[in-house]
Parts: sequence; C-alpha cells; structure tokens
Amino acid sequence: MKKTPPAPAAAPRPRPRARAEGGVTLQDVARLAGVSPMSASRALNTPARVSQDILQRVQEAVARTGYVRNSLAGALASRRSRLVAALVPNVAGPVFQDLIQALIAALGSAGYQLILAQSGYGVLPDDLLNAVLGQRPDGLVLAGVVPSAQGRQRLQSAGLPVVETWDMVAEPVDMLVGFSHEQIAGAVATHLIADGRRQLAFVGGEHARAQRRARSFVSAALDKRRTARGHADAVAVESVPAPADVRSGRDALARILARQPKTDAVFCSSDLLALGVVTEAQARGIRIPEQLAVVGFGDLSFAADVLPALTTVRIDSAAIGATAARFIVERAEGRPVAATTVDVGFSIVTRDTA
Amino acid sequence: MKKTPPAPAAAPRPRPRARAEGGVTLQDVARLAGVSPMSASRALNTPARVSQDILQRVQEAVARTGYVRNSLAGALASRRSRLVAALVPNVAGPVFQDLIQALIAALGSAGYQLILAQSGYGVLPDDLLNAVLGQRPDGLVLAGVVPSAQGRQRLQSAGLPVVETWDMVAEPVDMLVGFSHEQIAGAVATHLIADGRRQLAFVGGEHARAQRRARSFVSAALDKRRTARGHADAVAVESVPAPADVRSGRDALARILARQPKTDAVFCSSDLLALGVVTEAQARGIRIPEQLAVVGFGDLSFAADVLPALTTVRIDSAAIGATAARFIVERAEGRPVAATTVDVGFSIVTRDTA
DNA sequence: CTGTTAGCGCGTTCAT
DNA sequence: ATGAACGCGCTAACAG
Repeated sequence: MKKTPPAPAAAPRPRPRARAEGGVTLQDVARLAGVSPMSASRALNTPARVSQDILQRVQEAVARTGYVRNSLAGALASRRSRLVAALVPNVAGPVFQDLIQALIAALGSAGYQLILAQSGYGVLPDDLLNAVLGQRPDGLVLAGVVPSAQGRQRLQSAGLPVVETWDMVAEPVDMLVGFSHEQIAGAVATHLIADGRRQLAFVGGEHARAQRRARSFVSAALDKRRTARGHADAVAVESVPAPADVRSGRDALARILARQPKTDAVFCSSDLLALGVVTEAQARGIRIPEQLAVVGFGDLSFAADVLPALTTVRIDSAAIGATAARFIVERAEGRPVAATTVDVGFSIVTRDTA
Repeated sequence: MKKTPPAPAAAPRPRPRARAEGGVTLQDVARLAGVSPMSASRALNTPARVSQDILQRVQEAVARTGYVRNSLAGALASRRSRLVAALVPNVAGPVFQDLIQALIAALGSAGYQLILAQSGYGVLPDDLLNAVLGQRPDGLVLAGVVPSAQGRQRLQSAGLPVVETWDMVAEPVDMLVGFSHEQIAGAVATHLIADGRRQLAFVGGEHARAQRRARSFVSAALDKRRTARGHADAVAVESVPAPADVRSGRDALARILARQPKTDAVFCSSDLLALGVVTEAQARGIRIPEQLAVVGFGDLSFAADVLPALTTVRIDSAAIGATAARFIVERAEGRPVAATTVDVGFSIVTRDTA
C-alpha cells in the first residue's frame, strides 16, 4: 500500500536542533554587517578581494560579536584542515624537541597547527594512524622513517603529503628530510681510529634504528680498507632501554668495561648517554680523553658546557623541522616541491672528550 | 521587475562539486554493507546498539574499503571535536616534557588527540588563542596560569573546560592542577638556612612567574620569624634569558660571585641551571656542598646521575598531566568533576649538592 | 566585486 | 534495533 503523502502543513518535521549557547556564526556576523555570508567569509579569508567598505563593516561586526572562526566547518567545506600531524616515537626525550619546536614555529606562521602524536619505536600502530588521519591533516611529518612496507603502503594510499625525517632511505614514502646514520657512523669511526683508538664501543637504544646505527659503526670501524690510519681491533655494542638517559649511559659503560676492559673509545647515540659514560668514567677515575674517548649525538644544549665538554655529532634539527614544514605547506597549497629528498648532513663537533 | 522563474529543466544548476579522489565515506561503507548510513555510524561508534549481523557486515565493509573516519564532519555534527589543545610557553625546554607526554598518553587512551601550541611566556597572544579555539577543542590545558584579567575573561567566555597547571592561584579560570611556588621557595629557604647557609642566591628566568618565585624566596629567606634556626643575611637574585640552560647557569654563578663573593647557597629554577652552577663551581675549584650548596628544580632524569648528584625539587608532572587530562575528559563527556583545584605538592630530593 | 545555491560527511532527532 | 530527514558552519562554484 502506498503511503499517503502527508499534507505540507501536517508534515512532522523534526524540531530543529537547538543552537549552541554562545556560538556566534559567520552568518551572525554577516547579518550584523549587512552583507552576505560569502562576503563575510571573503573579508576574513581573502580580504584583498572585497571592497574597503565591506571589509571594514565585517571587521567591526567580528569585533562586536567576538566571533571565532569554526575551522572544523571550514575544513569540511574546503577540504583543507590547516592541520599537520607529527608522529614522534617519544615525546619526552630531548632528541626531537628542537624538531617539534621548529615545526610548530614554521607551521604556525603559515597558519597551520600541529597535532602531536606519540608513535613508539616499533611498527606504527594502525589505530593511531587512523585516529590521526581521521582529523584529515593536510600533511604528516614523521620523526623517523616508516620501516614496514605495509605502513608505507597505507601512508601512500592516504594521499597526503608525508615527510619522513631523521634518516635517509632509498625509497621514502613521499618526501624526506634527514641525514645518513651510516655516514655518521663512518665519520665517527674514522675520527676515533685516526685518534689512535682501537678498542671501540657503541651504546644505543634497543629499537631497530639504533641497531642499524650500531651495525654501521661496527662495520665501518672494522673495515680494513677504510682508512690509512688503520682499523679497530674490536667493537663492543651495548643496548640500553628507552628512554636513553644518563643512568643508562653509566650502566652501559660498566657493562662495556666488564666485557672489554681495554675499551678506549665509546660512541653514544645520544648526548645524555654520553654524559652518563663520562660521569661513570669519572666515578671510576678513568681519565677522559686520555684513557677513554667519548662521542655523543645531538649536540644538546648542555654538551658544550659540561666538564669535560662533550665531543658530539651535531644535527640541525631546526632546519629539518623548518624544511619539513615548508614542504608540507607548499604541497598543501598546491605548489610543487622542488627537491623531494634533502640530506641536511651533520658535523662532528670536537670538544674535550675525543 | 520580477524575475521569471526559470523552467525546471532549464535551471542552470551548478555542477556538483567533484568528489574527493580516494575519499571513502561512511555512505559508501553503508551501501556496501547494505544498511543505512545511520546504522553504519552506530556500528562504529556504539557497537553495542546494533545487531551482530549489522556490526559484522559494517566491519567487513570498512575493511574492504579502507574507510577512515572523517572526524571533522563528525565533530561538526556532534559539536564535539575530541581534540584538546595544550598551550605551553616553550616546547623545547625540558620542563614541560613529562607534562606533555602524560597528556598525550592519557588523552590518547580516552580517544582524544592533542593540539600543541607554543604560547611564549608573556601575555597570551590573541590570535594564537583564536587559532586554537577555532579548532573547537573540547578542552584547553595551559602550562601555567593566565596572568591577565583580560585573558581570563576571554577564556571563560569561550565556554570550554580549561585546566591551568604548574602553579596555584586564588582564582583560576576554571580548573587548576598545580603546586605552590611560594611553598617551594619557603621550603627550600628553610632547608638551606637549617643547613647553616646565610648568603643565599636565586637564579631564574626573566619572565613574570620566575620573578614571583624569586620574590617568594627572598622574603622567605630573610623573614626573621620563619625558622628557629635563623634567617639569611643576604639573598642575591640573578635572571637569565630563556631558554634556561647549563650555560646560563654557569654565567649566573659567575655574576653572583662577583656581586656577593661569600654566597654559600644557590636555588635554581631549573635543574639545567643547577647543573651549570655546579659545573662553574667545579671549574673554579669551589667545593660542593661544603663551600656552596645548590638546589635545582624539576628532578630531571639526569639529576640523580651526575656528579655530584643534584639536590632538587621534585614535581610529579606526570600526575599533573594525567589529572588534567582526566578533568578535561570528564567535563567533555558531561560528567561533573569533583575537585576543581588540586595541589599535587612537591618534595625536596636531598642528594649531594645540598 | 558581490550574492546565490548547494553540499562537504557526519550525527542528532524523531519515527517506526 | 533500524531508518529518514535535517542541519552542524562554512566555502566552492557559478552568475551577475
């Protein structure tokens, strides 16, 4: 049986949703200014494209009403959220701070905001990624690279600008701003060997990236053809649990000396670890750098100012952050990005410990 | 003249907007599952309220299509963004890291995400606040309190849950999870005076909050009725520019000794500064703690493991973050929050430097 | 330069 | 337990 179409007057239309309490909308502003909502929108977003008159009236109405833009609605309509998500293994560590800081600064001045999520060191959890992508960010910055082929696949099919950082890989998901851990390991090994060190050690985290660094360091140090000055006789590797801190560094040196008593140089994957190694050496009366050379990583703010001053590998994380932000913004605004892979390099800052 | 209504067939209707390329919507999922969009929505958000059959079909369709929720649209419709914004004076400093970490963790497990913005130490910039509020966060967490009455006003009229942290004030904007810098200053002063110190010094940042701490410390230390053990003879105050780091601490001690050569105790507003003071003292052959006592702030991860181990004020920032997150979430879900102000207290961790 | 129309993708509200 | 209709607040696309 066909349903009788209800008479218009009798139509049981659902009661309109209650308006938000204090919510001033762009319509309210437009009404007060005596213009169309669209003109109000333009006055706020592309002021160059409206007349002085309208611009002024809208601005006045905004001031009077205390209007605050609803970016959610704008994002839905324009398909651009002006949000960028950063996925960082560990927010608390000092390592990625400058990166985050640079990201926030560069994005902020371009009108974008940062969603910060913590990914852990292992495989990127699927539900975290979903939660992040659900916000429809205009771009994704990863502190690190995506290890699994599956994760790469997912990110690529997400169809948004992605910048991996903090590493160099042959096949990035999309864009890449980083440096080569292998090169660094090689350079540090060469530096130490040239200094006459033969019993080397490496201290780093337990996660995959740190393990890769360890391997690079070992093979560079033992490589008989690497340098004219010779090569290492032995390289001990110690892993420490995250977060890498001073305590871990102290413990690691203790273990290294137990296993390889004549160790004369240690390369640490973080300045905090290096400070720990130095401290433990001091506690044991080991002279630095005479008996033991120590090289850190990161050139954290304290590295230059502790005693002895830390020799370390310096990375320009601020440049990484700024470049990553620029890449994301360029792509989000539809402009092409010239270089899709950037190696920001590194430098060894020679101070007192090596 | 009245406009002729165009014949329906001739109506020049604008071409519908192009659909997003890869955008799978909930409708697509529903269609594939053979249910209404509404049922698909329920299957994802309140699975308890749909039949097993529908639930399964929807889940299958989601898996097949690779559907990713559009939280923007959801937020617009439901008026709940599941976003929480954190405003931090300085992202790069180590001070607020544990707080941010705890926030991300607690919010994440409740299904919320974090927008991180950097506010600087001064007055909260109006356009930053607008940008943040434009995302319609379900709550705001401030690292610090709002100094200006005007800022308080704005936040209150924004009508969202606000948690201030890291301080205690008489009239918070809304909720407050912090500790009393005055109490800490008093406790440290008492501690040092009881230890026989009489020529005190304070090292802190240049911003208003640090200045308040300095004043509290000075008045507590000089207060003749404060402790049975006596009171300080003099208190020097040194300000350092942000960010407070080891270098600043070293320089500050140098200036203090120039002005007040017999200084026998220094209270630093950050462990990094304290490490700098200790380092500079060592460089000058000043024995710690015999000639100079040093107290830091924060109990950062290295404090216990450097030599000498830092005596410091410990704050449970993880608890602050977790509590703040809980408050926001409770309020966002419409549940009342029992206590609106929480003092998490502090403790003085006595190690080797005082 | 300005206004009109339509719809972004979802959840609320009501009805069944 | 399920579905239909509507609109959250804004901007793209077009017409003038």
